[in-house]
Amino acid sequence: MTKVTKLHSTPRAEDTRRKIYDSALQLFREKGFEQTTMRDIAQKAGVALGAAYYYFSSKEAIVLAFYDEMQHGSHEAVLQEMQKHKKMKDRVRCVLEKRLELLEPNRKFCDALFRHAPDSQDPLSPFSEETRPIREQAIEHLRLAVEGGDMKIPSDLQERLPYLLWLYQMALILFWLYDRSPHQERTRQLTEKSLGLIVTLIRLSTLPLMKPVRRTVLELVETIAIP
Amino acid sequence: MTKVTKLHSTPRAEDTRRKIYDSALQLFREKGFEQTTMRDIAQKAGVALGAAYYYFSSKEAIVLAFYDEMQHGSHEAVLQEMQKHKKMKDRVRCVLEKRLELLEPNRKFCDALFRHAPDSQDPLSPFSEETRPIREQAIEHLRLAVEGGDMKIPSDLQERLPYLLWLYQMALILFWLYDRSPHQERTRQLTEKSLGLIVTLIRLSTLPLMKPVRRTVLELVETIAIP
DNA sequence: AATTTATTTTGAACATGTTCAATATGTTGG
DNA sequence: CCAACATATTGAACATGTTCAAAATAAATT
Repeated sequence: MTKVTKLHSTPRAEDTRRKIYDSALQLFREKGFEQTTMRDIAQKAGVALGAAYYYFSSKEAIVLAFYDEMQHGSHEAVLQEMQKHKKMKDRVRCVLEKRLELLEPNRKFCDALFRHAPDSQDPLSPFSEETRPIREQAIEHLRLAVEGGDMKIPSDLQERLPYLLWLYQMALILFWLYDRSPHQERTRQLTEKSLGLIVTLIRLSTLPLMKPVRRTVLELVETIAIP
Repeated sequence: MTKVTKLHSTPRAEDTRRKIYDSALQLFREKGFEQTTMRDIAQKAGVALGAAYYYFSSKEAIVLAFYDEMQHGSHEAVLQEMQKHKKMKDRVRCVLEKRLELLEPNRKFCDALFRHAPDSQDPLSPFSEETRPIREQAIEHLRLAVEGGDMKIPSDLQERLPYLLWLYQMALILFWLYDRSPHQERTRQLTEKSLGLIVTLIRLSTLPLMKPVRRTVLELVETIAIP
């Protein structure tokens, strides 16, 4: 009879994992992802090199764990903050701002997350099967932002809009990552302007004139949707 | 008196460089970028490992050399093909199709080009200072496609449209890179649909109603433009 | 031709992500 | 408490991108 055993779930294991995870993030924040070696991490955590790989399948998996924790840890806070607003624009802005706010202290190593983005086969890609749960919760936030808002969304657009906004959020994060302007001022500019544009475009999309455009956009979204 | 010496420019050097370059591309095509080691490349080229680094500053630099060669090598062909068309849509399609056609046999390793895209400090990023010449020629192609076309472009948009189309092209290539559909059918779909959409949007942008939208878009483009 | 300088080539050495067999430590059923 | 199993830890070994000082070769100068 095989016993189902959860690995890494004993108190001691949990503790070791935490030590490794915390050491890693601290070093990543100080020196960046590339400049931090797995040996650095193990040493700081006071364990052998191999231990790091017992708990994390790779160096980048540590960053993914961070992203996962951030995504799930922010769930309540985002919902709460969002409730304060009625307008869809403000609600979406909430989601976007909260994300950047959480990423802020970790700006130095988050680029590692996008390193493998172009390969959807890579488990660490934001588009991969493995990162689906993270992605879906992020999309869920945006769905709530849209549905709880005051805006009338054409029904055929309603379904896919959250996914589109997620793509938009990813693009913003990417831009933010290498925004070299002081305090990432340009990202804030870009966010405001693009957010306004999106709202305007959705408004315009209700015009009869725009029917064919909306149809094309929707077909397009189906083409790029992740099954 | 210092003598200006061009490195790697003697016939022998040129020959060695070529051997390394050709071996590398062949291996990349067969096994992909990751699966090919610098030792493989050196061995196939019949030189020592160090020689590869004498001619290419890194493994990825070989891919960049390929991209550069492709970009410059295709210049005439693109211009010629483009002349056959009057409509802007067809002319832009020419540019897009030619690019994908040239990338096609090298699909297996081109993803390496985007690996470092998120870091504009990285010399190999498509947005870096180092890759500026390649980028600018690509943008130039799109400028010619637009200007030689039959379409009336609002003057304030004219200036930045080629850059926008270049961003669009980059996104398409990215999509194409991990399009797993047979013969990358979805990329072709996406290209047609999005191209149609772009043309429609430009048309619509001439409407007086769209004046404020166009202004926002242009401000937005200024924000994301590479200086 | 001999000497000096410039270029090209070499391969050993290094750094670092990763694997894995061995060992230690803890847990459990008898 | 003991054996047997499960879990956790170790560190040496490996693969591979990269560096670099030394050696080989070619070119230029005297």
